Amino acid sequence: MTRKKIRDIRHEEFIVAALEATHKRGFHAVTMSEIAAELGATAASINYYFGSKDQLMFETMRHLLRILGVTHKQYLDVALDPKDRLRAIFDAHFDPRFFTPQHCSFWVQFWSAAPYSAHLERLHRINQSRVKSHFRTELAPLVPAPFRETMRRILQSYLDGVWLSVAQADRDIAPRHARQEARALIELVLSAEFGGSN
Amino acid sequence: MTRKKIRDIRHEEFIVAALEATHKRGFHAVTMSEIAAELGATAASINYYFGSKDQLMFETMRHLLRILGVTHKQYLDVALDPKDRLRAIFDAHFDPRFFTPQHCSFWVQFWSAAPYSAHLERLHRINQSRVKSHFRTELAPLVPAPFRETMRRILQSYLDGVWLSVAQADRDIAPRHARQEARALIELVLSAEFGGSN
DNA sequence: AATCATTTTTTAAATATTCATTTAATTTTT
DNA sequence: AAAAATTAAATGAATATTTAAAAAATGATT
Repeated sequence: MTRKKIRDIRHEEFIVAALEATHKRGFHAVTMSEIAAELGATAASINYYFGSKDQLMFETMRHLLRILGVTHKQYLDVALDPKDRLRAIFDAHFDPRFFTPQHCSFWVQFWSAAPYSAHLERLHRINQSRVKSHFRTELAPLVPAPFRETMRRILQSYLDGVWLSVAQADRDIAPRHARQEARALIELVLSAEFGGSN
Repeated sequence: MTRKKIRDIRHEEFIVAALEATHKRGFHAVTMSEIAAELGATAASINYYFGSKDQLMFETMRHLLRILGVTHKQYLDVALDPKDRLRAIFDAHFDPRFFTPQHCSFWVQFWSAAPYSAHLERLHRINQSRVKSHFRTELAPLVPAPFRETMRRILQSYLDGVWLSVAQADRDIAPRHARQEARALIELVLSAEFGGSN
């Protein structure tokens, strides 16, 4: 019975619209009017709710970060052991909701824009650290310390690289397939000669 | 004694200037004047030589693609066997000339811009195919067919992911270290249970 | 239910800024 | 003198943001 305030409704609507319009036209090229047009609204109303275009893009990105974090946590909660939790990181990133050209391309554009905006960069750093620390935690019991950072970087670079490739793919790629390949990589990493509980 | 024509000199200069200015300000944000200012020149001269800003950015990207291709070929020519040639792909991408925040960030911005420009997209596709086919060729004698594409995608995603991380790093990352880690991954991939000549 | 005042939401139009590009003239090179 | 290279200034288009007014929702009072 939570009667949503109109302010919250609009917030959500405009964020979805920003995602959609940005995917069509690109992070920088997209105009306020184009975003508003997705809803049959007008550019001025974006400023009414968000203050500026930059703010809207920032909030949109923050939204993506948040749902990624939540999703990750959900997968993590049902994972039983470290290896399972390692898989959970990939499963979250490759969740059908995120594993679309639309989301991934927004993400790539975020990567490309972040170094030039203090606000975006901060978001980016926060997320990056979050993922990094999860990887470290899960790898700790599985990979001896001397190899651990190398393995983490391999996994994390791979993770980003896959999103990159999805952003550039014309057709959709099956999340299931991506998850499967991620598992193959995890197996490889854990079966290296330094051994592991396998 | 090759007296270079002034046209070619300017071409090169402006491309270098575009790389530098773009790194400072971002692919879309950078202005003609800022690029020209790198050389103490004026925006109008860019149009005199390139016709438009888009053309300049296109030529700049084409330049990067070309030297990457040439470098790759050089490494390839001294490689002795398939595994060595696999390493050569990484060695080329991780050559000190490319493995800098400056180059990698231009690259990331290229990735992000390509889907919205027919010309850039074409460049991107060409390069992507080139790298893909090299990977396939070198993996063919090393990995059985059923696993080959998975392994190729793992390596190629990793390759892109590493560049991405360099683009976002504040400090320089040692090419030597990156190459070393790439070799570790190659070893992993080739030592998978399907076996290989090791 | 109906009215009216108040607040919230929305918009159309005005503003102002920022550039890429063009043009016409100037400087430099050949 | 002719051609090539360069520039300063003009042009014009795009677009984020502001402003002031209109429309819609809200809610208290009959």
